[in-house]
Parts: sequence; structure tokens; C-alpha cells
Amino acid sequence: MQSAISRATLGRLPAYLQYLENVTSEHISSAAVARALGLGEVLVRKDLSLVCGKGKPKTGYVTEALRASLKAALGVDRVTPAVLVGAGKLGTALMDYKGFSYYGMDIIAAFDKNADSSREVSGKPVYPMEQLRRFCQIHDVKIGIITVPADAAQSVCDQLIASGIEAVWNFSPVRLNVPDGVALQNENLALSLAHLHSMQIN
Amino acid sequence: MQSAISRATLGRLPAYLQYLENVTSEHISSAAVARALGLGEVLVRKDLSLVCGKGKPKTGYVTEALRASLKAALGVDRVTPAVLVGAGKLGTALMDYKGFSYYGMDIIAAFDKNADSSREVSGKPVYPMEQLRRFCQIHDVKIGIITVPADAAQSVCDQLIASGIEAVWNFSPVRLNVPDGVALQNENLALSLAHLHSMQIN
DNA sequence: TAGATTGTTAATCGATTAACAATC
DNA sequence: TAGATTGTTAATCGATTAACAATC
Repeated sequence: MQSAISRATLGRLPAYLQYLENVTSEHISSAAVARALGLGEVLVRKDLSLVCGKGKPKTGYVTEALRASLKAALGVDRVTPAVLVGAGKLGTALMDYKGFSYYGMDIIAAFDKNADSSREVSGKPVYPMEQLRRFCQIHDVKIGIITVPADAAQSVCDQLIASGIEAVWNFSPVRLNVPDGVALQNENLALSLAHLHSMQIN
Repeated sequence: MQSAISRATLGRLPAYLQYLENVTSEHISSAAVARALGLGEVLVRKDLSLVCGKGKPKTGYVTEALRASLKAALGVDRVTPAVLVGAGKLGTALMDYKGFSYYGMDIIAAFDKNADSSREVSGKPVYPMEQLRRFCQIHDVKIGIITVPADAAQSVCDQLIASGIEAVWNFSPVRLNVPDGVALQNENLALSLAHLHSMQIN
């Protein structure tokens, strides 16, 4: 196995995979992929050379093999469970979001301060916070999604990590502190919109 | 005015502003900002030197003046209207999201294929698609948010641009084509989660 | 063989960091 | 003045692109 795929490359792999899902021909060239996604040919080739074994000169890559390699690199081939904390509007929207399963990801339960035992969203249970730790341990959950208000986010994050979570996806507009070895991705929506706004201005 | 603030710098400005909102002392040093946000001191100084006039050696920056400069650079000082297309779960979650107004952004209406005239979300009207163009022109809306399913996204995007939209925030898992001069920001949630997942693996 | 396409090595570009001079 | 802190110039780093050799 190759040891290090750069973060930048990693970020493009899902796009390659998504594009390839709609390719029916047996072979595909880096040029075709690049054109479809608006990327440089060489960049695509370099990325693909990192995840996939070999493409053949003249013919390109075997579509099916390339798909398989991308799935393996992305960990899509096994379904990974995730939990979500904060079943408010944004949280329930994410629970309802169909796209995750495509990447082998599945939100199997949500947790909320205000959860009565019978609550369900999109067919998924919503439990009280007290059950978070035990649930994550039983189901060996390693991914946690935070959709609580800013003032509760760090506390929730700490509880997730105490429950064995190794990757945190944070939707609260707060910089979270996580120990080394825990992956953190911030999705500050207000910041993204502000960013778009300033792109427009500048 | 300085001509070009890099995209990377621009992306950090909202974080600076957010942090400064909670600073009460009259002056603030680049070192303090850097520590709070986990960035390099010099990086902060370089960013701030681009947006703000001058900090004073020994004392640092005048907090209030720095806030004002950041707001100006981000265009926060005037409230900017935005429209949202696709009032499903994710769309309504965004309409309900409180953080946007903080950055001077306001979703003033939503549009949806299935809109009866009386529908409202978070006190904001939901109109049928037919009224999109006229509404944007009357209210001089320049920012559009797309939260429709993948298969409708490009069509909605085209309609937004035909309505005078200059910046598109796309939540559908599709690469949109926009003409030059239109800012596009993609927020592919499935891709972000996949990215987190693969960070964890690698 | 000739042509197409891959994979790699070197060059470029942009962003970050280090070093340091300027100044309150 | 001495010390702290800014702002800038040069060095580093990482990612992308260009050039080109390898090969089916």
C-alpha cells in the first residue's frame, strides 16, 4: 500500500468516484476524467497513480478496476456507522440526507438533550445524551457529527471522544479542541456563506 | 484600497472577526489572535496588514478599528439579501439557521416547486419557482442558495443566473457550470463526510 | 512502426513560515 | 533607552503544471 495520499488528493477522490459511477465504457482515460471534472490531466493522472495500480498506455484505465481502487482508498467498501448529536433542524436534515450512504456512511442514531424515548427521524432513533457512550461502544462507532448550538459544542465533542469517536464533523460555529489522533472537520456554514459573499465583493 | 486579498486569507477573515467580537480589551496583538485560533503569528499579521490599516508596535491593534476593518473587508457592514431554492429539509434548516445574520447575510425568501402561497418557514415566505426571477430583480438579490436534488440543480442554477444572481452556494452533490463572473461555492456534504472518513483511514 | 496515453522528474506557482528591520 | 510588537523581505514548503521518457 502507498503510505501517504495528500489531503488535497484525498479531497478529489470522491469526485472521481462519483464521475466514474456514470461511466459505462470499459476503459476511461485521464483526459476524459479531467475534462468532465474541470481538472488538469496530469493532476488526475497523478492522483490516480496514487490510489490505483496501473493504467495502460493507449487504452487508459479499466473503469471497473479504477472504481474499485477508489472505493478501497475511500473506505467505501465497508459501511461505516456514524452518530449525530443535536437533533434540531440541521441535525434532522442531515439524518434525512440521502447522499451519505453512497459513500458507505450511515448515521445510525442521533442523540439529543431533549429526547423522549419514542422519537424517530427518517427511521432512525433519537436517544437521550446519557446513552451516547454506551451506544458508541456497543456499535463500535468511530464517527460523530455535531449539530448542537455553539455553547454546547465543546462539551458534546468531549463526550464523543470519551465514547471512542475518532473523527468529528463539526457544524457548530466554534473551533473545537480535539486530542491528537482525532480527525476534525469543520463545516462552519455561516463562515462559508460569508466567504462566498466576500468572493463576490473582491 | 488594496487590490487583491488572496482566497486563503479571505477564508480566515470571518474567524478573526468572530474571535474579535468576544474581545473586550482596547488593544489586541497578533500573537493573541494567533494563539486563540491556532494559527501562526506571522500569518495573522500578514492577513491583518492586508485588510486593516496599521497596528502599532508595542501596543498591537485597536480592537474596535480592527473589527471595523474586517467587517468592511467582508462586506458585513451592509445587510445582503439572499434567496434559497429548494425548501426541503436541508433548505428549511438553513432558513432557520441563526448564524447568517451575524455576517450581514439574510435569506429573505425561498422558492420551491411545491409551494402553496401560504407557506412560511422561520417567518420567511416560500414562493413557487415562477416568481423567482421577478423577486430577485425587484429585491436586487445577488446571492442564491441551491438545496434541490442533484437532477434539478443545474436547471435551478441557470434560472438563478438568469435572475441576476452573482454568487451561488451549491449544496447539491453536482458540479455546476456557471459563467465567468459568477462566484460558485460548493458544499458537498456527502463528499465532506467521505473526506473525513478517509482522513480517519489514512 | 506510429500514435496514444501513462507515469515521473523538473519547473512553477501560491501560501506559509522564518528572519529581521522598523518603530512606538 | 530597552522591550515589545508590527510589517516586510527572503526561505521553505506543498501542490500543481509542464516537459518528457516509457510503453502498450
